[in-house]
Amino acid sequence: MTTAEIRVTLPDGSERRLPAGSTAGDLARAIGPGLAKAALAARVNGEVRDLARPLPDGASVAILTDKDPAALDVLRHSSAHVLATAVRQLFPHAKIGFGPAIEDGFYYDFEVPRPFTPEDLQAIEGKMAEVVAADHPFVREEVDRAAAKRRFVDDPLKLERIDDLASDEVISVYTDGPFVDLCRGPHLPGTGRVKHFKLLHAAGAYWRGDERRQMLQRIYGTAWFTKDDLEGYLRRLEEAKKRDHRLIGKALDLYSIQEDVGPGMIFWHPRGAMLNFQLRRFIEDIILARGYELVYTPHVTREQLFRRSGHLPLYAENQFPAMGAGEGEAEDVRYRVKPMNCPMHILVYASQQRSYRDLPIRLAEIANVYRNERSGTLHGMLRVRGLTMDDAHIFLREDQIEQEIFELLDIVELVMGKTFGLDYRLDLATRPAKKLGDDAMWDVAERGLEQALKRRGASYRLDQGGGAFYGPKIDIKFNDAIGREWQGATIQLDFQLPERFQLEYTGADNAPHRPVMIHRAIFGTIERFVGFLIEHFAGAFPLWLSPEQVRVLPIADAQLEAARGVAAALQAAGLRARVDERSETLNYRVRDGEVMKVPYLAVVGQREADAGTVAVRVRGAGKKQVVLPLAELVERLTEEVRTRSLVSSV
RNA sequence: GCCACCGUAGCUCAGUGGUAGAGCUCUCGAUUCGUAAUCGAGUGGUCGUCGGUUCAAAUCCGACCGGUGGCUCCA
Repeated sequence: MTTAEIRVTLPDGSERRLPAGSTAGDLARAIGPGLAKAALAARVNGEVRDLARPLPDGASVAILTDKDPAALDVLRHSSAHVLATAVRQLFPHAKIGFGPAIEDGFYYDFEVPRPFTPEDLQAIEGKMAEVVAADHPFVREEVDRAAAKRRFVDDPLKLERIDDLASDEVISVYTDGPFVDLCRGPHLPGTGRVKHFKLLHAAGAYWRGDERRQMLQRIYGTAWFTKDDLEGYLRRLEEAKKRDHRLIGKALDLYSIQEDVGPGMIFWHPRGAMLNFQLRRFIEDIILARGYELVYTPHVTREQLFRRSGHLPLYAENQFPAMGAGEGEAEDVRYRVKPMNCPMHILVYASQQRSYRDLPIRLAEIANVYRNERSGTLHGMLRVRGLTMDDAHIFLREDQIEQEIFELLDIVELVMGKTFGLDYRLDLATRPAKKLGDDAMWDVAERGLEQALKRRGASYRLDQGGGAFYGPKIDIKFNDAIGREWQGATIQLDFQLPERFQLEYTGADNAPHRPVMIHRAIFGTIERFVGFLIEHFAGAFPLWLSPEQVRVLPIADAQLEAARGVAAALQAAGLRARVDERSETLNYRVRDGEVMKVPYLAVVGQREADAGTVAVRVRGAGKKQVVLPLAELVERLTEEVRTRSLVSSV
């Protein structure tokens, strides 16, 4: 039998015949010179591969150009190799780790005697340009294990990786000019295709992400197909910096962190405190209307409570150390600040006998808890040690799980989607390998979560094995305006704590039963949520949230009394308004109001004072003002607040 | 916690071995102004802390505290 020809199917469904042994690159050339020039890689039977690899007979093949998102990953991975090529030339003794493509860029890990300096990065970037100019082809070879080990005899990290490869795995190495790497690929045809890149920063990173292993030096970079894309990306990074809640938080006097008190502890200044207060009111109104009951519980407890809950051995690392026994107390009575509220709420549940008719019982508390987070993880308001959870624990029967989750998802949508207009994603995290409780229980729980998600028509990502050891959960993640992902709300089922605390309710059969418990937070924590909102709105909060809603500006002192009257009328309607009485020019005061992101500046000159109107300047709208009778302004703004509108009503 | 970098007035920053600076903020005075910074004057810092080197340290070295970017961990 001769196999002089192979047939492949193109994305448009057409078939092409090629000589046996033809590569994807050959196919591109056969189709046309334009495509041959633009071709970067190929998708063969769904898998992205090098152009230089021979095509199997009967394959469906798509030639990838820079228009294809998958090609970006190939570019970035190849950029990582270019980086390593350059580093090896400048630092011949650098041991190489991993160098993958990541979102928006790539990195490569090196083991070097001393960390890279900013000057090193510059030199490396220069050397990379030479590697690109040389346009070394990326050459793939498949080798056996022994050959691979010989190739990387001087690279212990690669040797370790080889040892971890499954016995049936194909081992491939890629060469570009002087550099050889153990790598699955795929790559661009040559280093010359890496044109628009920039090294961003260097940082330490544990080998294989394991903090017990040595720390490697990681270099991060970004790479794009066009100059515009690269510049656009760098511009976005700059924009992101301007939205940083730590900068805006300072500029708008929202909060501070004081070294005297300690890292990760938020001081809510009056303006920030108003955001906090409004969010509390908002969420409390919502949950009180949905059958929740508020509780308040102590911040400090005998240590034994967390021993019983099982937290202490596991969670001690994240708890502040115990406080000693008080005067006259037994030596062994030690106290802990609480890092979470669940055991407290459980004690409220357990304080009396419960009937199946009472369930679900929903105990909510917006509570401050303290967690001794590792110092390196702290980050503005987004990661703190003193945190305010909008916490609740729901005690319910197994048959109520689906409906309760359904209602929780409804609250999430009401808050995140309807009120703030946020895009968020749902992750369903299922049973991990190390788990407590029998499979039947997990089946019920996971099915309940899944059914609820389906019933809501919500799209969600399955995080197989990502659940907590005590139960599956739904995590709500959202992207901020600049694309970073955060975890906010979380809905966790728990079979463990009811067990440990021997919780019971009396069923219709007059026998004791064990309830299931749901831990849930909608904002997650007020700190993180406010930090996120600051960045999302870049400090320009919707009216209902704005710490200062209206600033009244008399044009001159002659209108001071009229301005005070306007402010008083607004205040009487429940709006947060004040008069800027400073003896500064109008320009100065307008600028200050804009800089402070006050939604409305109500200018009162003689014309307005005489007519009983105000000239309203809308935040961000520039000179374009709207003159309204005072009563109408009050009406519009109170309505804007009532509806929690995201757009101006003026 | 680990790696690197950073820490000067309330804020943003200049000052690299020889007597601590600017702008803004704040206070006072003048100005009373029609939509993004009016003019003048003044207050304000043992240069993160402690120790070391030096005739001399904001500047060089060390430790600690705090911050930034990553890693690990996580709401």
